[in-house]
Amino acid sequence: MTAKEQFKILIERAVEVIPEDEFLAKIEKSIATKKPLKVKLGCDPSRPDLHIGHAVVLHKLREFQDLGHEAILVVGDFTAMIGDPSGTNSTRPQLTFEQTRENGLTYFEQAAKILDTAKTRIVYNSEWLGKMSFAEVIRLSASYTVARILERDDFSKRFASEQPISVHEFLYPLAQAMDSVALKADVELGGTDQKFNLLVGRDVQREYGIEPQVIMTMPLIEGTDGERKMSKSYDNYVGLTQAPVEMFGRLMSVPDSMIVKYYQLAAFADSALLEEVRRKLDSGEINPMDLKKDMAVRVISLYHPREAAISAREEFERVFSKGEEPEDMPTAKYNAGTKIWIVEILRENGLVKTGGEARRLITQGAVSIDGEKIDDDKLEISIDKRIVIKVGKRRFLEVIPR
RNA sequence: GGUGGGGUUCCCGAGUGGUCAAAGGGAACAGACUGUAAAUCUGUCGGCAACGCCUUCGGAGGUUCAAAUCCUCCCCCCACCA
Repeated sequence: MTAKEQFKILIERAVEVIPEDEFLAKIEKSIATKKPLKVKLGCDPSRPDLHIGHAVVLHKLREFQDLGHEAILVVGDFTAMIGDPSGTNSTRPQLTFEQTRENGLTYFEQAAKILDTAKTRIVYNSEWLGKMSFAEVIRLSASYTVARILERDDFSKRFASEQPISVHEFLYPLAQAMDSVALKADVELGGTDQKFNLLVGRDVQREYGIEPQVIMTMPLIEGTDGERKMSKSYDNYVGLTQAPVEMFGRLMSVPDSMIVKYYQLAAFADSALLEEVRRKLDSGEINPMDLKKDMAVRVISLYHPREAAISAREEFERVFSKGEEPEDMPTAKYNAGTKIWIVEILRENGLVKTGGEARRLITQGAVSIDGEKIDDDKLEISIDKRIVIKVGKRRFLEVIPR
């Protein structure tokens, strides 16, 4: 494959490639010298749960791998041990060495759903950052100025609004840049929110006499609420390791306005398919819900077998659209003839956390037995045949006499 | 080093002696509605076989018939000045 062809594939979906001409040159050189490009991606071991937002970047990394380049996952264990300074949640716990290793592995396992693990190099940045002397840290900090660090959006905002910024936060981008120096990275990938940090890497590499890396930023995907960026703390994420049915439900709750974006960034649809989706949406010839179902099946198929994705769809339609019983539900067995208080049975089987919740739900008409709503929170049921108890729309329990 | 402001129920945030299981918002859960687990509207939202009882307002003591509210000590955050 020619350099131009590679270039074209690799810049697809990227928001920015800085600078593009250097990128092309690096690819050409790589082909000429038969030396793969070192492509770096940092991962945060304090947040080991990956979602389809992370997948956007990981998928790009996979594309590099498929073209024969070297993927390097940098686990930021050293930086995580200091604690993350970036803003909102300062109470983030510092990790122990063991935790960083464990989380790094968890991260890797999940990333394995996308990456070619046999070809992925995984490194921990404590390997080099932990060995730096104070003199070296001073040298590193001398390579950048306060004014330039303040260019970063969140810093400048916080500075302007007189919010505190600790000195070690200034060192953060520099530490990340040091990773690029240590690895002699050719390309660093990241979300658009990483642009500043990635650029610092270029500058610092140059300072250390290393050919500067090219940076590539990938779009951030909005969460299932369609508004905020996807994040576990907003509970608007679709996790890579979630069960297909769970993923399907979450993907169905995405607003219609996000359908095309999800096709592109979550399902990695090619441009022909994207065009088709746009056309169908614009012409109104198809119910957007059907497109969303199709999108959801495509996304789930990336992480589970296709059959699982399809049965997730069927399950969803059965349970939520038609209100029927799901295929699998938790089962409780009681001795035949047992009399038991309804609140007790709900609590014992984990359908509710407390008796108060059970009473509330019953009063609100959320509990039904074999499809019939009950309203008496003192109800005793005698177990003499199989019954199905339903709480709300999604909690089911099958009760069987023994 | 000095001065001032704080730590409240899952989160944010009111509350300065009884009327406080504690306003309001968010999240969550439920109901209605719908093409969806979207949006919207409504309700619930510490625990308990429950018109009552028990536990909660950074921690430990104390004052009082009565404390989230007052006092003492301690822990932790934050801002401003230097």
